[in-house]
Amino acid sequence: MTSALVRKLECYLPLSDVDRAGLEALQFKFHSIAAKSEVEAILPAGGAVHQIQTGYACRYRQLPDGRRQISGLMIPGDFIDLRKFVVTGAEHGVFGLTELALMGYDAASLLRVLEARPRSAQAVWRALLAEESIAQEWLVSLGKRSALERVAHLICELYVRHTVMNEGAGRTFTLPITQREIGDAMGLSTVHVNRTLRELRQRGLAKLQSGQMEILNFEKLADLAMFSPTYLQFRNRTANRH
Amino acid sequence: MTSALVRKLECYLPLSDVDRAGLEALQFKFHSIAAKSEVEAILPAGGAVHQIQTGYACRYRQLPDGRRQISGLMIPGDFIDLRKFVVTGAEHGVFGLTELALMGYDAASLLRVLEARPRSAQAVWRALLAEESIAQEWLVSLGKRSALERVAHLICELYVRHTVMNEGAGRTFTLPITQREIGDAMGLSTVHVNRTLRELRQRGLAKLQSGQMEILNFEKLADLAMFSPTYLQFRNRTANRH
DNA sequence: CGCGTGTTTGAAACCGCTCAATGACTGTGG
DNA sequence: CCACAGTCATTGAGCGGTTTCAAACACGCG
Repeated sequence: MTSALVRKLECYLPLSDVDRAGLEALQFKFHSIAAKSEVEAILPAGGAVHQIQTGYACRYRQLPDGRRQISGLMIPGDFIDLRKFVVTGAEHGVFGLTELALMGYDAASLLRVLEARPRSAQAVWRALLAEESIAQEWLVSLGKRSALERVAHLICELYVRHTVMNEGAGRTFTLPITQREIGDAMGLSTVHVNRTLRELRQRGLAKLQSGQMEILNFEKLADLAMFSPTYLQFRNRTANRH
Repeated sequence: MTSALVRKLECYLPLSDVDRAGLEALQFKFHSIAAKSEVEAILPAGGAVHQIQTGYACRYRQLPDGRRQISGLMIPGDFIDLRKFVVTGAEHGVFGLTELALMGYDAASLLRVLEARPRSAQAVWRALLAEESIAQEWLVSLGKRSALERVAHLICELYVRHTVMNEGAGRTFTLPITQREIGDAMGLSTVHVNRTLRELRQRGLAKLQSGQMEILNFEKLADLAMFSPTYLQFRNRTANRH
């Protein structure tokens, strides 16, 4: 059975057996973090890269007057602090949407592996780039897409990300997120998120119910959102075929 | 006289004489590009990193239905394709707002210098990180700031960036950008950008006239925008003291 | 049971958009 | 030199998408 680390990286770049072996030899520590809590405050500061085993988290920034902007959603398999591994430019916090089970890789050991295996290093770069690329796409959403398009686009994004990590698990996936959090991510009020989700449901496109997102018609949903999965940087485009 | 490359990188990290010498020994080619044109279409593809000597440009993404989202503004001294130097994940175009004079550094030669001088390499990372960090801040603006706050914040950002690159050239700086372009960047209609600029003028905060932005009251402007320059990653915080 | 959290819906207000028209400026061709 | 077209800035009027305020409802939990 391949490790979560290898599984994640191979979403971006196929690895050789030697690459895989190097990564799988890495030790890691488990961390368990209660739901709705500040992740950074609990984790040992620096020196490690953490990957989500189970649970959901978000990156966010808080304005001085209390407004909160969520700038990224992290699902199982994602790294939550890859950026800090590269440079120490914090600026944002990480918040657990659910209870989290994390795997923490020692940064120094990881670095050694990456220096020995350039292809593994490239895969990590890709993973980081994909994050930035998603943020870029959110920028487009917030700037140019309507509420309906924004939420539809977010659903498409998460659907593809789930599908790629889980190798196509059907048209329903776990999404334990409140409407308030969707609003904080997409720049909408909670109330309007509610109405928007209702509209998507009534149009027969997607349905969110008790933490489960059901895709009713991916083609129409992607069409409405002007969603094109290439920006996610996945090498494997199976998710592209709805 | 120090080269533009060194001057830019030293905004992020102080360099040693050896670092500087290595960078200044780099050859570069000049490129001149007409105003209002697609930069990528003209530049020799790949293999080079370009820095703006004079002129202004923007990074943007176009949606299939024609809507355009500007995701970054580049001013003299900035690199326009640093990201592509790291990974080939295009997705966005570069557009010259004015006529551009570019310096093109050969990517392979630059890479050699950076491998020999880790501190220079780190400065380049910082420059790239700063770009991402600005995009992140725009995400916050688009998601959570009002039109007035957004435009005010953009003005603060550009003011500080100008000040740092030009070592504090006073409270007026060149900003040859149309109101339509401000709108495409901040997710506002042209008409509303106009009204917003009028409001800022009437409040005695900032004034944009024939391509010159004049800061009338930086403190109040920054306060309105909830602007805090740390995200720009500059080591030199003189711009912080208004 | 009562409480807290999250969802749902209605009504009214508002911010920002669209449509439309005018004026200022610039470059172009006659 | 003037007429013309094109781009950009400016302003008014009206519409509409989204927000805010408010209240009810559903659900899980101690």
